[in-house]
Amino acid sequence: MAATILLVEDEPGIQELVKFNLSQAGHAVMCADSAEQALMITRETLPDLMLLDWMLPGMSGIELARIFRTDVRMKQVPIIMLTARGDERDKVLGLETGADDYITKPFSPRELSARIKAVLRRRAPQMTEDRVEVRGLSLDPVSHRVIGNNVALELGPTEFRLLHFMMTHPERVYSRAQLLDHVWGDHVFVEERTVDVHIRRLRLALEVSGHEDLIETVRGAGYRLSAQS
Amino acid sequence: MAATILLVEDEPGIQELVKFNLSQAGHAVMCADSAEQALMITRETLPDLMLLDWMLPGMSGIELARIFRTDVRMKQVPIIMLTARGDERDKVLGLETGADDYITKPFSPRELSARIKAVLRRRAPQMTEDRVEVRGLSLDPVSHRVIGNNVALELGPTEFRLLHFMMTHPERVYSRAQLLDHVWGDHVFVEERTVDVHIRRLRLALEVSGHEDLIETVRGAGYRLSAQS
DNA sequence: TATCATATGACAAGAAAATGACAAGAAAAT
DNA sequence: ATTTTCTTGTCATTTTCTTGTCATATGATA
Repeated sequence: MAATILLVEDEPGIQELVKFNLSQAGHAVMCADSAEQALMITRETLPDLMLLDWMLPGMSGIELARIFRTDVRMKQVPIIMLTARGDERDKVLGLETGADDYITKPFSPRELSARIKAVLRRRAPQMTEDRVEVRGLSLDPVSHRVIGNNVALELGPTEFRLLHFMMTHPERVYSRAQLLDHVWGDHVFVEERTVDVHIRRLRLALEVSGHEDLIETVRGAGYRLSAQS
Repeated sequence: MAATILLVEDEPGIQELVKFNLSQAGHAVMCADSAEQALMITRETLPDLMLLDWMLPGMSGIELARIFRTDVRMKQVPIIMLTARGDERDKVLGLETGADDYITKPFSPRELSARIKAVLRRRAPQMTEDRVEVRGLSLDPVSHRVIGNNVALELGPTEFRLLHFMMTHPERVYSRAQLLDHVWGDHVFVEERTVDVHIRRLRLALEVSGHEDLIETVRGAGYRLSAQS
């Protein structure tokens, strides 16, 4: 659960403290002591989450949050507000600007990291939930099941993703590099030949219901899932 | 069928009336007289359902609904719109925004509670008092009993809730994070691995009647209750 | 045939899940 | 109020499953 966190806090003491705790928890921390600086930093690297103090010199935390929420690029960065105890009433009002959660100072490291975890956890992207079906082979992302001719097939996580991708993009050749990008993710360093191995594993799994010929090898180009019999 | 319901309604008379009826029906009611206040309340406790007046001072009901639907955390809270007498345009718009149902004022307490029940049944079946049965295992929320093949099973509170949730949402994989949100509650901070432990405890309890294989592990994805034999 | 691309089998490192044990806390009983 | 019994969340450990890579076999192509 290591994330890049942007901490916006003007008080040096608290900044240090929080920074220490977050680092301890394995996060990469970037610090800013003003909203303006936060914006600059954000231009460079988009954080996975922002911890934002309410009271800041210059532009207030609320204003910064509002800017974040209107900007396409930063719109989806979760924000946790840090508010001082006491004047919760006003501050809570500001939460409608789109903070995901808030913590009142003082807070324990434990609570902080728990909230961070909870907020991050909800931001997990979910893929399409539509069931795909090709030549008697059906894959259901919701139940995470693959059934070929009424036989349940067993495939590992990677094979599942691979099949899902190919079933949703049939009749089209994908090079190993493209498959790596789409199925593994584009910043993964993996040998291209590895794709071969997974294709084989996938075919092996599909053999149970006789769907192994669904995936065709296109020599010199890559692989293709063919819908025609 | 006790649910936590957030009522957003600016007119004091109606607010009181509805509040009374809902409490009568055994629900926990939270009231807000503006969209802004509703958002504040929601930060604290996520309701099981929101009753939302169309016309509100400040931010309108529609806008609030829209915010709910884009927020990861509130996305799944069912919304019932309260609209003044049947303007079809409103209805359509309301439903498009993601309301689950709408009621036109004036409405009878009877109708209100019927619709609430219907919506909950659809969106949050584990909130209802209906008995669930899967492959010879039956769970009755009313008597708080679980019986598998005529054998009474003993399970702790958390295991009971976990099983109830999974039985009302079969054939669907839930990640640990999702299970935490649905079974533990969304403001609870617990390690994801804890889910594993409770799944194990649940399986252990189900072993007595041989239903332990009902709960399947989907590696890399989460857990699933399988309805098929 | 010589060469290149793909298939296949094996394997070790690593990730994910299952399991057992434990202490703090809540609830119930006294 | 105190003791006893359960429940819960977390950790450390073990077990099981995945995955990327390599070496080698097989097959296509020129």
